[in-house]
Amino acid sequence: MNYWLMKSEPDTFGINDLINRPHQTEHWDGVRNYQARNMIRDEMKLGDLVFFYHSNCDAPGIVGMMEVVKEAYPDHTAFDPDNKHFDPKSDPAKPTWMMVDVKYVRTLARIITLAELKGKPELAELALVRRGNRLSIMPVSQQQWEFILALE
DNA sequence: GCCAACGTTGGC
DNA sequence: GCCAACGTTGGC
Repeated sequence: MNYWLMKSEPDTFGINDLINRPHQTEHWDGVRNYQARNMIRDEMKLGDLVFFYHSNCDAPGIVGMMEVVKEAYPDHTAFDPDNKHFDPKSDPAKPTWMMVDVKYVRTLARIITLAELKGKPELAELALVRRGNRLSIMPVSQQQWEFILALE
């Protein structure tokens, strides 16, 4: 089983929005970065656990946990001219962008903030805390996952 | 709101 | 294939 971290802006789609979806499940659309796409397409598997990270907000940090409940399939928002993430170059016959479905697992007892994570030597290799990192989806090792949860 | 860092685009 | 310009991300 693999572990992941995915970012979302709470003003757009926060963890409470996921809770309020039918079956507490939603497709994770809008990823338009090839490196992130490759991870979605090739590596995210049913049952993988994912940290829900709130970005671009007052207190950026990990707020909860979710589970992959459907593996990669075409991100239909890329074909919708009215969608913010429309990509005119993506051919529906050969989709460029993929997404998975995720289901809410639980909210953490507290927000584990980016500021806190940055100070931990155990997390020095975590992409999130590395300089200039902008990936919206990144792998988390089992050791990193357990270390972070122990901070809760 | 600022701006550093990064990915993508497109001229050449 | 190089690289400058541009747009976006996202912390602060």
